[in-house]
Amino acid sequence: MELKEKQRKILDVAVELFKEKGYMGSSVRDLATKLNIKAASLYAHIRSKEEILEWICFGIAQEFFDELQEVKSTNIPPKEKLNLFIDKHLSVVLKNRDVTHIYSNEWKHLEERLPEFVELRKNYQQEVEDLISEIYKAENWELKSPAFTTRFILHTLNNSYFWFKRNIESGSEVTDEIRDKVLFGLLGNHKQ
Amino acid sequence: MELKEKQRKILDVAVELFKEKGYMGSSVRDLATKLNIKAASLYAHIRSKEEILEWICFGIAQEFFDELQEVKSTNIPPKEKLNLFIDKHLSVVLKNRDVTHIYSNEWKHLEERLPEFVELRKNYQQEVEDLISEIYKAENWELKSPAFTTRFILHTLNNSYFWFKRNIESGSEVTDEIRDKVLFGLLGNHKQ
DNA sequence: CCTACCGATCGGTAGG
DNA sequence: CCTACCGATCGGTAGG
Repeated sequence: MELKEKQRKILDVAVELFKEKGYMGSSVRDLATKLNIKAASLYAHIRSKEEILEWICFGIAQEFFDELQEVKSTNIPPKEKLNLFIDKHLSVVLKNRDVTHIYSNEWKHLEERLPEFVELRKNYQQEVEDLISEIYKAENWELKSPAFTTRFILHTLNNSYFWFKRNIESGSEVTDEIRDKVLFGLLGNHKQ
Repeated sequence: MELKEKQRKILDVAVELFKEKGYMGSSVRDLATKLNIKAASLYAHIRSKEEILEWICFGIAQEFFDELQEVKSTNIPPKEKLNLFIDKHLSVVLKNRDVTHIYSNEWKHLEERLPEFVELRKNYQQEVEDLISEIYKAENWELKSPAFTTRFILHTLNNSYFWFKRNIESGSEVTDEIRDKVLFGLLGNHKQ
């Protein structure tokens, strides 16, 4: 998936548009207007509207995969591994807020490559679940429902940008606060 | 907002449809087909497609408000109040999964009553924030960012149905697991 | 509840 | 990159 310069520009503008109006609420005419061209001219650069959604969903999915491989191949104690995964995942999410939002909420409008996407995401969740299980096992923690816990972690991280207002500090302060909430919840800090 | 029997039926079928295809991805013809009538016949019961979305968004918003008032007017210790709020809110969410999903993700497609909805939700969040602040203060807990914490709680509760598979047990086991995660996070149980 | 129909807009193609 | 245009579908109305 190598994008040419113009395609990247289209992608960037589309991300903004899809975030604001949703994929189904955005027309190719809306997109073209934002790019100061006519709708028909878009088709010199894209096969279809859906292709842009594919760029978004599969692109960020790849980033999540790469980041996971890095974490898995690092040789550190299990508990630090959980921290590293959260930090790295959060970093990708916070650098790609709008893309992550579309990945999370608009994937169902993929058609041609929908089965492929669902399979990809299933594999990713399984790999994260393996990592989590491994960590819990090494730490001798009880893991009631690995799948449940995995979904909780991923969903919480993927939607963390939601808790901020418009003007967001991208600093590590934010990451710390989120990691704290995920790991220790509301009362964890106070040791109940 | 008193709905007639037929309107309730339309609402129920629309909730299913909007959940599956999204509001913008659902046509009034899709909806009519599911109801075994013609699209034009719908308009004997509804003013517009948007009105159905209004029923969904404002209806569940009202339930959230009612539940919050109940919690506020109950005379119990602060910590139990937090628990009660989580339980009650979760109970409304789990009884109205699809409606909550639409409320959370499709509200932006309201047009006529969009400003009213945004205002309503802002007020609700403020009231929850007041409750949280009061509880933290009474318990002498540190509350770094009340708004942040409030959004974390609401978002986590509103999306809790996400962590389950298709076949969901509606028992209190689920509620317990979620409250545990929200209050204590991943590691809270282990007291780190 | 239906048939018949409206103007507007949709994603996309042809041809330059 | 444009103009010109396509068939399909959109939300909705008229009139019964």
